[in-house]
Amino acid sequence: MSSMATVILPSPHDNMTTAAPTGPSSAIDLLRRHSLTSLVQQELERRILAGDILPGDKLNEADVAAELNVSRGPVREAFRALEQAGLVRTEKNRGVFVRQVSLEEADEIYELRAGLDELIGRLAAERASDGQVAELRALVVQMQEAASAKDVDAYYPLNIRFHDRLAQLAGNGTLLAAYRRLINELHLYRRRTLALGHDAFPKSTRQHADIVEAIAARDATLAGELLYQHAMKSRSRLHEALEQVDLQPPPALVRETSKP
Amino acid sequence: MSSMATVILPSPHDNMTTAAPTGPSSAIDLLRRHSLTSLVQQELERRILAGDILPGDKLNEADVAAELNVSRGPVREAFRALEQAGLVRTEKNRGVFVRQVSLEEADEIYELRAGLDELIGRLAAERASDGQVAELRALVVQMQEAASAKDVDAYYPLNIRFHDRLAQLAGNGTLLAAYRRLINELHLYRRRTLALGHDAFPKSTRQHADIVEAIAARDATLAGELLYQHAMKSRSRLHEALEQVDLQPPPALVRETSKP
DNA sequence: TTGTTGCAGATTGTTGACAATCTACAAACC
DNA sequence: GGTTTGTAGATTGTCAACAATCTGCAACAA
Repeated sequence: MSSMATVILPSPHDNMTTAAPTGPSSAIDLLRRHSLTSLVQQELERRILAGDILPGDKLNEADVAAELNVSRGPVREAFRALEQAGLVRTEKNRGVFVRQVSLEEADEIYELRAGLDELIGRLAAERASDGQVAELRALVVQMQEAASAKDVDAYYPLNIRFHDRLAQLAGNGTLLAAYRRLINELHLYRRRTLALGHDAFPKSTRQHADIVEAIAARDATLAGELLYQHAMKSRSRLHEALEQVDLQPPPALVRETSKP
Repeated sequence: MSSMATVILPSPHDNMTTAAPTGPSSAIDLLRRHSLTSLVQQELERRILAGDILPGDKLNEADVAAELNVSRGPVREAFRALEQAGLVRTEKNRGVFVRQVSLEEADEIYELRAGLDELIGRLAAERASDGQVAELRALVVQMQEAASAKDVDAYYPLNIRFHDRLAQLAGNGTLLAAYRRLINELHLYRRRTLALGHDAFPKSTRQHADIVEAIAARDATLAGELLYQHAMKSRSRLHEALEQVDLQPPPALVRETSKP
């Protein structure tokens, strides 16, 4: 867990001082809402999604506790929440491992995500304001610029932002939470493929623009259909990328993992 | 928490003896997979979904631990998992409460569920075998008999079974898990309305038969549309039921709850 | 009578200790 | 040389104790 040696979780007192700009009631609120458990959970989730901890990696509770300067209890509690959130997997008496999402599972996730994306498109077409549509258009322009410049590091965050914003504009918090959960889970799969190269860079961002225009036109059926197809295309591209690298074992995945 | 005084969680040793029918490897398997934490979680989840513990009820960790004959640690861990599963809500320093799903949240859940139901219908039409379609037909017949007999206690479990089976036949485990989570959450809302009477009994089960026939005909679009409409009708019926009782406070909900 | 303060008890959050289990390695045996 | 057994150390699961926080009630002041 050498990757855990470089980041230190702020203590609750640190949070109190840095949260002060908006007044004492915010600091009180923060302390009211955050236990060590929730802070540990947030930090571990951040690291997992950032790729600082990789799928298959073992999370040693004593090490985590020592590094974050808490006792093992809150770490264990955080593990249970992360497990229920689908980010880690517990093997009794052996430890907790960052969850590995298999190809079959990723298939399912993509399929479900496409279904959610369809609903998102339909609802966003009905509910997004004109200002919000303009916001989407601006994001598409940024993505086009990043794609033209072949700027991978800029493109992917923009893509994530675009889709998350869309999900927000559907105006259904439960849908947004479900969608985000799927995206998090896909990170556990995509991290493996991204480590293998940048084969999934899109040829064009025309689809994004078409989606936004369907929403602007309040055409719910078209918006939903376009988003569904868009999500299914993402899935196909990942399959193709995996087929190309299946013939050589990935050298980056030799860390300690649980048995398959 | 008087409702918790009547049921005792079997100890791990008890499970070992009752799990013996299929041989020692099942007992070993069970011990390998179950910690006190997971057993406590399962038991609490069972009680919540069964309505033995009601939305808004406070779960006292010392009481739970005493009744289930474990220490507070595993109970706390189970609470964290249940919280992440959306079944309880934690207020720091005040305790854990069974989650109450508001009308607004229920609206969202129903809307999302309708979207999932549509996807389920489409996938089931593509993937269900002829034998599985026959199984659905049999369930519909049973539901029709219960409806004719006005047998509420028989009808609702059949209805739940029918829809869960449909979700299974979609052939996507991630979709099934997401669907079940929504159903569990709706229990937190429906328990309140069911306590107010049986106003939501369906007038007819013709919709279920139509859905199954669309699946039998492999008409994915129709099956999806019928299931979507079916789910949206469920939502409308619950709204109507709530409007009828809004004028009188429910006498059953005077137990200790958290402040709103 | 109303509002404020103090305090006891209950409860939650965290910690450290102990027991149980697993893993890796060395020694013994075939 | 290959297999089995035993053991030490690491790690996980649970428990009990302590500290912190909250709640309800009584006493006091205005």
